[in-house]
Amino acid sequence: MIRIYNTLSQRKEEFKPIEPGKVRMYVCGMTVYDYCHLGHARVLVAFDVITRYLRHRGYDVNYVRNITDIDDKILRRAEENGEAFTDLTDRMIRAMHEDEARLGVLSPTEEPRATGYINEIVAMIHKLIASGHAYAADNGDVYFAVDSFADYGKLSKKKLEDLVAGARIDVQEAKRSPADFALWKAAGEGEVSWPSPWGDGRPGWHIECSAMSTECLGDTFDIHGGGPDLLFPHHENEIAQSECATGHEFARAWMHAGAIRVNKEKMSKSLGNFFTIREILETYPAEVVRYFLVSSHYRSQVDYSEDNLAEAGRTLTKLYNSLRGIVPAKAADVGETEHDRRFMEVMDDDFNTAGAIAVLHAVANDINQHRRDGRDQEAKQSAAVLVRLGSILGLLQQDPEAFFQGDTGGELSAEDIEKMIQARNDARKGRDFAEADRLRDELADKGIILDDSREGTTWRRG
RNA sequence: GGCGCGGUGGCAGAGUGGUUAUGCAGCGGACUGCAACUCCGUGUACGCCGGUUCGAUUCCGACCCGCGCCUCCA
Repeated sequence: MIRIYNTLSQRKEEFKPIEPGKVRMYVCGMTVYDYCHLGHARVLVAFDVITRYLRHRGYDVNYVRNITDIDDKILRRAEENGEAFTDLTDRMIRAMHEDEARLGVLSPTEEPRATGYINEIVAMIHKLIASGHAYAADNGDVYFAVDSFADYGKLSKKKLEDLVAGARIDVQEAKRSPADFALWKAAGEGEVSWPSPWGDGRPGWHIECSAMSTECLGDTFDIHGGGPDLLFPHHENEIAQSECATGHEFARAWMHAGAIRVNKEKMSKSLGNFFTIREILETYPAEVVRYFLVSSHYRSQVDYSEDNLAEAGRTLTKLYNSLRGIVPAKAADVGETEHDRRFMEVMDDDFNTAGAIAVLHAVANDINQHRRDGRDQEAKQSAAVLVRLGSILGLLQQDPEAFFQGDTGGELSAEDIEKMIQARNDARKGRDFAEADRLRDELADKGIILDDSREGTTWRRG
């Protein structure tokens, strides 16, 4: 039985899909006006693991993750760049797909784009106006009337009077209540727009997710996820729009990833301390970044720092060391082990990847013990288990040598290194250990670590 | 101010009403020409104060501290 923490109820609940055996999940994706940053990576990886695990548990998962390809930030950035907004969004979508692929994130089942759903958005707004939940204002905008929805605030636990009393929301003459939010924004002179019954304009941010999720997954679906800062107002507003438009419960379970901090400080656009995925991947191997993300629970806050990434690298190295030089048995030939069961037990509990990683280490320890004792068959079988469980977390799928030798550059080519290793081994044979150690030190200075074993010498970038 | 989350050993990070998380780092031993890798062994951990209990890090209450949302941000 899988249990999932639901933001709505603030507790873990037994997961029972609406349709047996099938999971319908919607996750708020990127607004494509810039490169993806580490916070995006967190959400991407978290829901990738969730999807992989649900599939491992036999569910047919329909994972929909949208792309917001029209919005104020996009228009502003395109304007600054002096390019068509579609050129900007096309480029950023390509970059996003590259980043995802490098992090080992599987593509979602569907990736709807806001601009592809204008008709559905307009239809939903129309419904909301007709049922008295929205109104067209004098300025050409259409707003959602927040006080028309009695449950407003049920996700974020906020009270409408507190929100209205707060001075931070945008008070606009055209709105009936300061907490009302735009469903449709009237276009200014020369701005990108689509026709609508309320004049030319573009969709508001929240409505697109309501329209796309309903269109792709139906009025009610199983899981809705996203980043921590979307909880309010974005997700709260989605609930209001969708439940008013369809008359049905929107999403059963709401899942939110934890925030990323950088050196103990919140990572945010306004603080300017955010790292893009591609920047980080210049310094750290992608799988190390993924391991770092997966090694703590998806809801916890994590701190990005050099020390933490370096530790992730050392730990992942340990796991790959256990697989080094082994050809794992065929997975199909290795039945479910105690480790598989333990892995599922912890993952069933709200996707406890930190606990799951402990299982990976237990398996690696088995492999190492088997190798020490010369039990090759057992070692190969355990290796198959490790690779199998790793795949559910999106880890340990590389050839170990590829992981160790990396593609993060270095001044020495693999050929140069092999030559020096050969020279060192010749020296060792001649018992010229001073020369052998000199060569090893020379390599070490260039970040190359040698490992001698009965089978020969291997190397890795440290 | 309103609402929410959290404080675990040197660090990272799970979890549990009574018995080992795990990893990194450290220390001791084995292996090694020496290392690296690996194995074995090793640490008075659960913010503070009360309460419930035979027993609480784990449940309840107060307190202290940190963090997040309420404003573009995943």
